[in-house]
Amino acid sequence: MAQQIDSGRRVRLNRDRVLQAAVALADETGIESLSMRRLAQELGVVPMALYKHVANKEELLDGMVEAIVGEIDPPLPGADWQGAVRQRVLSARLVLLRHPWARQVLESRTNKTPAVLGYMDSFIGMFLAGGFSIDLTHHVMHALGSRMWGFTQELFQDPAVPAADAPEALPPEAQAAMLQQLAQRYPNITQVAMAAAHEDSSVVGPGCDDQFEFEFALDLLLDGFERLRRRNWSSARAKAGRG
Amino acid sequence: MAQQIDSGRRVRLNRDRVLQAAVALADETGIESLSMRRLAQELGVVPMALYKHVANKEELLDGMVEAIVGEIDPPLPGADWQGAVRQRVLSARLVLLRHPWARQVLESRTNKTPAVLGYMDSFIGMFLAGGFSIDLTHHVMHALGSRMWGFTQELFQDPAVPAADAPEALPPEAQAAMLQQLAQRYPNITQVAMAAAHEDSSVVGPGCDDQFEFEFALDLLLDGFERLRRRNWSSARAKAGRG
DNA sequence: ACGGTAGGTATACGGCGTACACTTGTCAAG
DNA sequence: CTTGACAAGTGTACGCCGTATACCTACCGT
Repeated sequence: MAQQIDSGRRVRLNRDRVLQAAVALADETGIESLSMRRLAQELGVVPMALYKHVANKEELLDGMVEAIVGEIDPPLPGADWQGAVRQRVLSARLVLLRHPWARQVLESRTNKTPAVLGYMDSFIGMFLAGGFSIDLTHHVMHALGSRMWGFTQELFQDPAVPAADAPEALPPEAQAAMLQQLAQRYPNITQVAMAAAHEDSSVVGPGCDDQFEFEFALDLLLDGFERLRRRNWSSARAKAGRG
Repeated sequence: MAQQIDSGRRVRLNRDRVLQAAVALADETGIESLSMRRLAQELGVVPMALYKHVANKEELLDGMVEAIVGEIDPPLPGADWQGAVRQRVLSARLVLLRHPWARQVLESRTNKTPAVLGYMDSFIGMFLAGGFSIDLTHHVMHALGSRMWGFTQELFQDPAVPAADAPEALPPEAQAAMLQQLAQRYPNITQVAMAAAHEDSSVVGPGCDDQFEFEFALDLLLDGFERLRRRNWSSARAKAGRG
C-alpha cells in the first residue's frame, strides 16, 4: 500500500490521488472505516496533509461521489427513449454494485455537485428527446426517485444550489450571472425547474408538491401491479419469454 | 429538559424512556447530533447509565426504528387491496415526515427487528388477500422497494435473521425451534421466502435474483411512463380530475 | 434486618475531525 | 546559481465520540 518513496523521491499528493485512494479504501474496507487518519496513512502522509487538497471530510465525500458518477456510461444517442433510459439506469446500477458504499453516501449528500447535475441534466434530456412534455418529465424524474438513487427527492427544492450557502450573500448581479451560467450548463434542469416554479402556485407556493409526487409514483406502481395481477403474471413466464 | 428530581426522588430510567428521549432528541436536533453523551445529559444521567438499558448505540438506533414503525397505522381490513396498500404506504410516509432522520436510519439498518418484520408480514398479507400469487407478491414487494423505505432491497437474503449472528451457533434443534417460531409469527414472510428459495435454482442458487428484481421494477415504471406519454398526461389535468 | 442485584456512577482509553503554528520542498525571477 | 515566496507536508493539541471496567448504592424479597 502506502508508497513512501519513488526512487528516493516522494510522490506529490493532489486532489485526484486523494479521491482515488478514498474510493479504493471505501471499496475495500467499507465506508464506516474510511477516516481521514486511515486515508492519510494509506497515502503515507500525515492526516493534516489531506486538508491541503480537500476542505474537510464532507467535501471528500462529495468528491468521491463526483468520481463515481463519472463512471456511469453516457447515454447512447441512437436508441429510443425507453432503451436509452433503461441502459443508463442499469449502468448506474452496475457502478453502485462496484461501490457498495455509494448508495448510502449519495443519499446522505444534499449538495448537488457538477457531475451529479450533469447526470441529471442528460437524464432529463433523454425524456424530452423522447417526446415527453416538460411537465411529465418533471414528475417522471421524481417517480424514478431512488431507483436513480434518491437524490431526485429534493431535486428542485432550491434552484441556486452549488456552494451558494456562503455566510454572506454575493452581490445580486453576481448571483444573476451564476444563475445564467447554471442555465447554460444545465439547460434541461433549468427548463424543468422553471416550469415547476410557475405551475404549482395552486399549492403552497414555489417548490414541488411532494405529496403529489409521492402519490404519482405510488399509483403508477400500484396500477402496474394490478395489471400484472389481472393477467396472471408469473416470473417464470417472464424469464422464459426474455432469456 | 432533564428532569432531575421528582419531589426529592429520582425518576427511574428504563428502556422505553431512553428510546422515547432518543426519538425526541433526534426529532429536535437531527440524527447527526444524537450522541450517547448528549442523550444521557438530556435524561439527567451519566452517559454509561444508558448502557444498562441498551447494549450499544446500534441497538439504540434499532430501538428507535421499532418505536417509529409502531406509529404506522395498522391496515384497515375492509378496503380493496389497492386502497389498503395505498393507505398504509401513505401512513408510513406521514411517520417519516414526522421523523426526518428515520429514512436515513432505516436504510442504514440491516437487522430486521420484530416490529419491522411484523410490518412487512402484514404488508405481504395485504397483497395475498388481494388475490396476488405468492410469486407476484414477492416481486411486487421488491418493486415497492424504497418507496416503502428500501429495506425490502435485501429482504430475503438471509431467512434466519434476528440476532442469529451469535459468535457460536446454537444447537441445531434450537435453530429449528426458532425458525418454527418465526414461521408462526410471520407466516406471510415465511411463505414468500420459502417459495423464492425453491423457485430460482435457475440462477446462482438461493436468494433473490437482484438484477431481475431491479429490472422488474424499472420496466414497470418505464411502461407506466410510456402509457402516460401516449395519452398526453398532464399534472394539471390530473390534479383537476382528483381534487 | 439483611444480602443480592439491578440501576447509576467515575474514570479512563483509543479513535475521530480538524484548528493552528511550524518546517520543508519546489520553482520562477534575479 | 542564489534566493525568496508560496505551496505542500508536519506536529501538536483540543474537544468530541463510543464504551470497557470497576465501583457504589438504593431497592426488594427473604
